[in-house]
Amino acid sequence: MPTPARTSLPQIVDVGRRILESEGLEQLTMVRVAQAVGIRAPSLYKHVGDRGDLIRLIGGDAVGELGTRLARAAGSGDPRQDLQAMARANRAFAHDYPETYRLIWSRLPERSRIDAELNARTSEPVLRAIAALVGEEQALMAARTYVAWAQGFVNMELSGAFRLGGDVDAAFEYGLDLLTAALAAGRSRRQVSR
Amino acid sequence: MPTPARTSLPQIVDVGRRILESEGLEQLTMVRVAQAVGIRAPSLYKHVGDRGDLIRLIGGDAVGELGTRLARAAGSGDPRQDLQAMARANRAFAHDYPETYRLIWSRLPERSRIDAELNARTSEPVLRAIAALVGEEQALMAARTYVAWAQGFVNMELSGAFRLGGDVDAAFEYGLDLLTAALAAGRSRRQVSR
DNA sequence: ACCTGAACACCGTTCAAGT
DNA sequence: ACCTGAACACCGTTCAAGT
Repeated sequence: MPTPARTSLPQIVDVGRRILESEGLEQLTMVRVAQAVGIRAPSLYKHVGDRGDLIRLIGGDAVGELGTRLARAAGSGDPRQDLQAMARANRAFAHDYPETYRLIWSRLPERSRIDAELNARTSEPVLRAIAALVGEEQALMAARTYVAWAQGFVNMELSGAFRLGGDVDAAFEYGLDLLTAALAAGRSRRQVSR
Repeated sequence: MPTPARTSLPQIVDVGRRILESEGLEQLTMVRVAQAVGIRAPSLYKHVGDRGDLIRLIGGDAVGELGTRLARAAGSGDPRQDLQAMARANRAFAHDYPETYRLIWSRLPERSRIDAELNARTSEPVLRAIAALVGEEQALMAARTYVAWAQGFVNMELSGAFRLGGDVDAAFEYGLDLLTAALAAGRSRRQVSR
């Protein structure tokens, strides 16, 4: 006689992500998640392959939310403004969910197969805005430059690497201005040379 | 009657770093390190506070080596050339020791974090080259922009985030050119406006 | 001084047995 | 179908006892 499920995969992922954020990745144990969800650890394996699988699912959930935020930020029509809005949205997401953000960027390879499509969808608005700014041929290299900076800045910030004082917000805006201006200038230069 | 030590802290750190690189952070267990060094796990605690302490020591060792490489790369006297050489040296270090590089930049529990003093010493050659390029007042913000990109690019590369094809080496050089040119141009603009 | 085995408190995971 | 307790193989860490 089948017993009704006391939980569900979405609930497990949701609760797991909450534990990750409030207690850290180390505390995201099978026992801890099971307890928070009202079952015993072995029962978790009816919903999830193993702990790595659960972590991957949480990462996918977060990437999806980040993608939604980025797409929503890119609403202006002006590629330069969109790029700045997306960089700020990315940083805001990292400030809202620091542990989750760190997970997204540190566990990418294990997740890649399953989330390849999701990841492509997430990076799509960035690529489109970049392409509008620098042209199709340079778009990929330019996007990698922009994303590397945006992710690297926030990663350093979360890692506590900015220890020499100074205004971190100002440094972010400084870098953002520098990059978007340089990318836009690269476009102009190329157009002039034609 | 005292028994002679069968190992030493430097050897433990060295062997530990080798295990980290060849087998990954998860496999860097006290049992594994003890075995590789010829003692039992409990004896490790005569040399090291705990596992977090060992990880911090390994990270410090790596940061020291990275700092040496960066300082050695900045030998030309031309700040722009020095900055490019340091970015390439940073990337080369990451390719030589990917696991160790990730450890350096991932936030760790407080006790595992790299010594602040050591970190400042490592970033000193970068700050000096940047200051020569953009002036003292902008140096810190400019350095944060440059380092965020350099670290972020390599981090994405190591995480397998560059999945849309294209030439990653070319993207690195593209970003490096864009950034150094933009930083140098910022200096010029400020000078002109005086 | 340093090293050891024994012991403890965990954790991920499997599995046969329950409903 | 899902849940459970028991069990196993680990791991970090402590500690009294060895040399």
